[in-house]
Amino acid sequence: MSNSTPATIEDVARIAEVSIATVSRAIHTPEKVANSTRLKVNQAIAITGYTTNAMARSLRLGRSNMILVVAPDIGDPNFSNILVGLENEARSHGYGVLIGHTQNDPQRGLEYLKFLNSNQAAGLILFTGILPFGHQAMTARLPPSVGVFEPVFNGGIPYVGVDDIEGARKAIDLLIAEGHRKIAFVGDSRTRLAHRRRRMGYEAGMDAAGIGADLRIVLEGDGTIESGRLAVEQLFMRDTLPSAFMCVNDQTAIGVMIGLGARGYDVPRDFSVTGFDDVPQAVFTSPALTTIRQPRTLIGKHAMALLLELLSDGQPAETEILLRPDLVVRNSVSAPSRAWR
Amino acid sequence: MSNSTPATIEDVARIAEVSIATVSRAIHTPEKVANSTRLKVNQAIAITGYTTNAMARSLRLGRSNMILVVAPDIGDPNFSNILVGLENEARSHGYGVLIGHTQNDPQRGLEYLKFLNSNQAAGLILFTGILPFGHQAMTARLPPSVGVFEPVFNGGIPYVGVDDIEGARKAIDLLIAEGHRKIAFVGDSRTRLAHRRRRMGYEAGMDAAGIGADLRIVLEGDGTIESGRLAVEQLFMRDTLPSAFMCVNDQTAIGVMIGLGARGYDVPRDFSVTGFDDVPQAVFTSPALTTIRQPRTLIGKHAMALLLELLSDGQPAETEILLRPDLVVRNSVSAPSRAWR
DNA sequence: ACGCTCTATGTAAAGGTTTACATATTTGTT
DNA sequence: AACAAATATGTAAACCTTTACATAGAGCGT
Repeated sequence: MSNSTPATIEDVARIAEVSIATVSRAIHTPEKVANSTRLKVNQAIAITGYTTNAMARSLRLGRSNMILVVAPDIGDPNFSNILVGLENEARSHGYGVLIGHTQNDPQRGLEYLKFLNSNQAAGLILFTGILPFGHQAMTARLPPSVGVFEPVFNGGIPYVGVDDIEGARKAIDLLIAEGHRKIAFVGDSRTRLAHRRRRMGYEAGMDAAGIGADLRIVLEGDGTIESGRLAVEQLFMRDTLPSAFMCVNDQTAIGVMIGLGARGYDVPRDFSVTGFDDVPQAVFTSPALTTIRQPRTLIGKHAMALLLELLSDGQPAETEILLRPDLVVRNSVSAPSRAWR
Repeated sequence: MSNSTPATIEDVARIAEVSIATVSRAIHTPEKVANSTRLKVNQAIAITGYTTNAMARSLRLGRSNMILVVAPDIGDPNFSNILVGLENEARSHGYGVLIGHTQNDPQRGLEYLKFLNSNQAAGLILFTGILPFGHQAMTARLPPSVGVFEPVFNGGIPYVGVDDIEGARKAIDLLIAEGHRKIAFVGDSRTRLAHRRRRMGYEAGMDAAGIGADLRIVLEGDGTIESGRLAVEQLFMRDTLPSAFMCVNDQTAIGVMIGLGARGYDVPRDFSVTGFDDVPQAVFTSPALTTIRQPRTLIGKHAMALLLELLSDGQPAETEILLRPDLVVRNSVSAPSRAWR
């Protein structure tokens, strides 16, 4: 039972008194096997504790049962819930999930490319909008792939994301509805589509409310807590303060609140702040952050479903799936302070 | 070059005008191949873009080049840095890392057991102290394994962790040095050795300072932010307040600070708080949390090194590696307020 | 010039699986 | 009752690699 060497299909065949072909069929295409035989095989499998040797199977089939997920940083608070969605969907279709993270290091990216080339993954889920593999990727044979959050640069790869423009609209509309007019947007200057789209949502909302360029302030950070804090400092230097900050993501918003707190201001009494993403900490900031929720588990589920479709059909049903982000109202937004009214 | 089907060792052999055996040797044992031949082979490899088919190699060798890492929750802020250490070490020895998370679901654990049984991983890194596989694991053939943070229940598996007792001592000693006497320990009642050891450190520190049982308060939570908040509430109910809270981990400490803040108290003026782990957020709480740092990347590095040793030697050099945790002083600790002096 | 050792290379088997094809058995049709 | 068709099973090849063993050639001491 707990032998030193694992049972093979031959062991099962011997005990069930059939050929190995029949065992294989009993497992994968049971309808092609007589009931009585299937029973014998199942018993033999139970006795031996047989599990298919995945290496041999993948070798024979020419493809593995693993999906590679590459993210720039798996510590990203956005990541883990998406992964849950990805994994559940994959597992329920007999696939396993392999996680890689590049830390934005091209060298690491290359290692994953080699990994893919050695046929160890049947498909690829890419978190970065940019293929992390440098230009080699252009010529390389990539397996069926799906992007998460944004399209992959060389096109042809479908992706699943969130409607960032709509999400940003929900944030800006809330601020405007509360009575804010002079609203700063603290952005992320890295070239990610999601960030640009959030900015577009901001502009569109301001447009719709008829708020002119003179009341708009746009600051570019890099999406970190520190860059949020810095944005606030800049504004105090320039002495052109808005009554509200709409931030490109929660990290930035946290930084903004820290910066405001350090200067002795109270959120939301003195300034309102919104984030984007609804990372787990957003509940625990003080005040709790009003933000836009990404349906993370759902994103993962859809991305994997799309990939599995690709793996079986070869053709993507859709090339873009945008999910609806929701406004989560907590305590970082209120009407502007009297100074503004 | 970017053909539809990847190059095999035979393609290389044909172009280099040698046998496939020579190609294999040129790759894995170059010293056994004549210089001129090696050159030809390398050129052929460059031309074809050949990469070893990992499935075939693993099948032939009887072991894969992947290490499975199983954690209860990869979203745990402690996890990602350890993973960096694990990955770097593995990669530099030609191994890849596969990540699994069980979410404490026995069903998931079983899936990973099946995965291991199908020979898809050469080794196992286990984050939970308890084998997540239920009792089947007792009889199952597990590959060489290493635990992280604490020993695996059925013994015989070496592990890498941190000296929790020493770490806890550093926290409690700091509080005592600041002048605190009545110090509450907010623990985690789940049966993890690390938690028990932190409590032991607390008791040892109180003993060493000659502080009697009447000044000790021990509360059991479950390591979450919410349980920290609840602990504070309980204390206010009972009306037996300490001047400082030593928390079993950072999450709990954050909860304690939130609870204290909600009641209008200031940390560290009214109460001091310490955490354990130094999770990334600890810098951004207000006040920034004084805590005990786990050398996470190092833990990962050591754990993987130990596993690789196991894989080659078969014998563990050591069965327990405990790293030294460091005190990180930030702003959540000060001398007790006047009421206590 | 002979035989011995050493080095470089080739041949072929093995690893566990899936599946096309061949064969044997059963069922159904007339 | 005979034959065709359908069903069930077996045989053997293929997937790609590594490596034990065989072989051939070179170098060297006598």
